[in-house]
Amino acid sequence: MYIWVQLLTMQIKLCIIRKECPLMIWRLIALTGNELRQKFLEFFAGKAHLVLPSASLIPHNDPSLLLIGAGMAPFKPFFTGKMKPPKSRITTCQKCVRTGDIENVGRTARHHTFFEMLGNFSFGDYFKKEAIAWGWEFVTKELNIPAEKLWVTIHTSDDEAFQIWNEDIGLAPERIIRMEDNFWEIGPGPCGPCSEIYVDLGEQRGCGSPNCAVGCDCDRYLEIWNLVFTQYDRDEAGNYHPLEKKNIDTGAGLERLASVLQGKASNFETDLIFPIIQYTQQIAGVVFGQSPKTDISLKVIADHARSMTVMISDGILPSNEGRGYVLRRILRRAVRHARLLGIEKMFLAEIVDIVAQIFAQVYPDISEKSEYIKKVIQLEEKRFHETLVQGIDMLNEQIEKMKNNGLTILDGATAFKLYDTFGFPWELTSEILEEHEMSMDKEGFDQAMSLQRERARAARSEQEERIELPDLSGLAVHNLKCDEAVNNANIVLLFTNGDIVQEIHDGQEAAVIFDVTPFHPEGGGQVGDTGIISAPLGKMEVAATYKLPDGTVYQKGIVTEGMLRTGDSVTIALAQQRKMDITRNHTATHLLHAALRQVLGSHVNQAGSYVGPERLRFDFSHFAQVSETELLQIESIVNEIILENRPVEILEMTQEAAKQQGAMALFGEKYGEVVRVVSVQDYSKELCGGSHVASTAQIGTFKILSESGIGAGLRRIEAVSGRGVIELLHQQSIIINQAAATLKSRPEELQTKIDGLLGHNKELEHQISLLTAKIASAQVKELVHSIHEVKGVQVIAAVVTAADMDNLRSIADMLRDHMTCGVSVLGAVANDKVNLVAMASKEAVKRGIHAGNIVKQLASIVGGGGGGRPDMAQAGGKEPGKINEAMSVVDEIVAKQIKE
RNA sequence: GGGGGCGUAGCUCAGUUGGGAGAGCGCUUGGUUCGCAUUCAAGAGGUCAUGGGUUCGAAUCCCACCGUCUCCA
Repeated sequence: MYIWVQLLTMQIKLCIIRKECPLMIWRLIALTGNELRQKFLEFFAGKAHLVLPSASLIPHNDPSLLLIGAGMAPFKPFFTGKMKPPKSRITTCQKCVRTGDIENVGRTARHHTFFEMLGNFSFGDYFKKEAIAWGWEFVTKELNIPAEKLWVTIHTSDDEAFQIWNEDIGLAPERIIRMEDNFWEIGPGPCGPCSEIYVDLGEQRGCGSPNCAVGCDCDRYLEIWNLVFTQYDRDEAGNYHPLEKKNIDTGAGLERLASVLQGKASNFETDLIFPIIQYTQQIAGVVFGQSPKTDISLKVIADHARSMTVMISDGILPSNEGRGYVLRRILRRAVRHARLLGIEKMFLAEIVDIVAQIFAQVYPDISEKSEYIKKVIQLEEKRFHETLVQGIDMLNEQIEKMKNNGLTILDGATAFKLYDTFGFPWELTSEILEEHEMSMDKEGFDQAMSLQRERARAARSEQEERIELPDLSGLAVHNLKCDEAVNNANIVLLFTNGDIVQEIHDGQEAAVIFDVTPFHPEGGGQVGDTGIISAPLGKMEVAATYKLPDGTVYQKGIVTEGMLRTGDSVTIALAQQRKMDITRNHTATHLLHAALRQVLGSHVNQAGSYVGPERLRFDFSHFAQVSETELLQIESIVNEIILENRPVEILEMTQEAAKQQGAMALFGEKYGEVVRVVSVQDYSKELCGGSHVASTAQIGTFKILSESGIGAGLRRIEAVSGRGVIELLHQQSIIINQAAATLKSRPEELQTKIDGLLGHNKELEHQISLLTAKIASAQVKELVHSIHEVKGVQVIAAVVTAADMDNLRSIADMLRDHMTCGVSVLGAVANDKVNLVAMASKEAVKRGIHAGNIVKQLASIVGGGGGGRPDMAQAGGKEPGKINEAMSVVDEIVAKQIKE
């Protein structure tokens, strides 16, 4: 209680100092952002909701989403009713990133690229009645916002919601506003009407218009609560089908609620964001609230600092595509606004500490990874600086050109190219042009931009599709088990092309779900198991094994014999050797991961992996090439651990316990209370659901195949273990032995032998070039005698011996040097083709000789074509037999060319 | 997912309708000069990213692919 009072007085003081709106009388407690979040989750936990931690910003198993942008996004499969959630009531505070309105960030009180969404969800459990009642209870009782300040909206058609608000809650009808656009849907999928709670912040915050009411664009009425009643499933054709199990999806923006409770004019001034602004204004030497222009920049930086920090902590790296690009754009915008504030030095990285502090309670991993996050930001800041320098150079070039041509407006296409192709911010283009008293054709620029958008949209609309999965809600998922030891099972379900079937036949591709399965599904980079299923009446070859979002494992394959039926009792033969290879590679991957951190540093984080039977691939964050020595070191550490035969232990424990033990959790780890921890004694500890050997010696041995870069700050190592290494050794020794045999030497002498051969080869080449030069000059000596004059121009036309064009050219060159005003035309036969060269001295060109025209005519005789400059030309032909005929007409052609 | 730019010597890059692969810096050797900075000459170094195609002939034109930068979604 004492704390509340203290907070309250602090709040009042702050208000007085900042000369803000006086504390509204109805606000009895000012909660911090952290307290508000906590209160919300506890409230719904009290209503039997399962509290889950925020999912990673990277969508799990959902390729249609770039980033999580709503509280319900991680639960999409549960909303269709096709998958069972861990509990039918869930509540979360979800990290969200949205960039659709990025241009508005900083200009309004509540646009953000990053925000936290409070939500309570019902999957076929409670519906409108409870959702509305609880929302109202939380807002009015827990937050103590007086009912008379609240307004509510519902969808035009939603009489049910009206009745609940009016009769159950007791809200006056004039406070319940029906709105056409209170309907929530995104493409095909679950959707439905929604109902929102608005708070009236008072007249002084309004626009002053007599028509000002809920829904007005001004700041007076603020939406703080959105209840979505997902009761329909929209199909691709646009038809709405009532859902058998109706759902509730609530969204309440944490920052908004905080701004109301803390009596702030905007979300930016709440304790969730304001510390960043305070820090930045200090660095920039400006004061918040002094000018709209610097305020915008301060807000943009504060917002973007939060998004980039959280995004990077969730494992996203700046790149030129996908979510990496979203991050890059946010980061670069922040840099630009820092410059607008006059901050020249690299400062964004330092801001991470402030953000980490704000989120220390909820997302402690940000503090843990702060060094890594800073490094990523620094690198990107530097990279951006380079594109800016490059862009400025190009723009200056353009300006120079425009000055020379007396132009003052940079055309839209060029401005757009500067932006589109070279990433130069168009605002900067404008500013620099202004310094030269020039401007930019913004209209043309916008036009080019919308064309670009159009293209992308058109390409996108063609590819959207829904995953073809049957309705599995009838399945008792929790009864299905994975047990690697079994070899008998019963078929629970068969499906093909998204339809559940009772039997599948020879030649058919289908999927099988067992009551218990030894097949390990694809996941965590590990490929799924394969094998053969023998049913009483047929056989099926399993080509792949996958896992549904709820954990159910299914096998996909093709029926090779007879038929399989639901209910069949089958025997299963796993592809054992393959599975063992995968298992070795997987444990080896963990050893590699630990060795990488040991040798390169703790900034190494897994960014993805592939574990197959024949090799393994490990992607990780690191900022430089891994050197040869480092690779050797890593490799020998891994092999050392293998030789020490350390036991590998797999334990299931709570997430808390795993964290306490310091297990490395991968990015985007799934929620859930119980996790699987794989540890190699005293060496490595990771959360992992994959297959592992019992002790390291089973891996046999480990060998790195390659190390390469796969993007900014990302490296990839490919390696083999166990039989893969043996196979590799085998292959290599074959190669080496063959090479040695070919060179008639022993393997250890190969290098000296090759060096000797190369040296010898070089010597020979040298001799050849000497000889050809000799032959050439000998031919030249001979040919000089055949120089004759045509109308005062010296002419040589001859067939010589020359292995290639170069050779032929140098002979012609030498001949030309023997003439003051002359032309040499040479032909040679090489590789069954004719080569022709013509060269003319400067004097001869003056007299009208054109080497190009000479060879053109000659080439047509030998069945080819050619051309060149007046002083030098070459040609080729396919009929060697006619080479002499061609030479015989040279004099004639030359004679025609000479001007009298 | 869709557009655009770039990929040539160790580095930075030039290479004009397809017709002799270049410059600067760096490197090696030799000379010159000096207190040092120098400077001159010679030389080494290239699968013109890769693979196809068109052509008598491709760094150059066309197609595919890889890498990289960038914009849109």
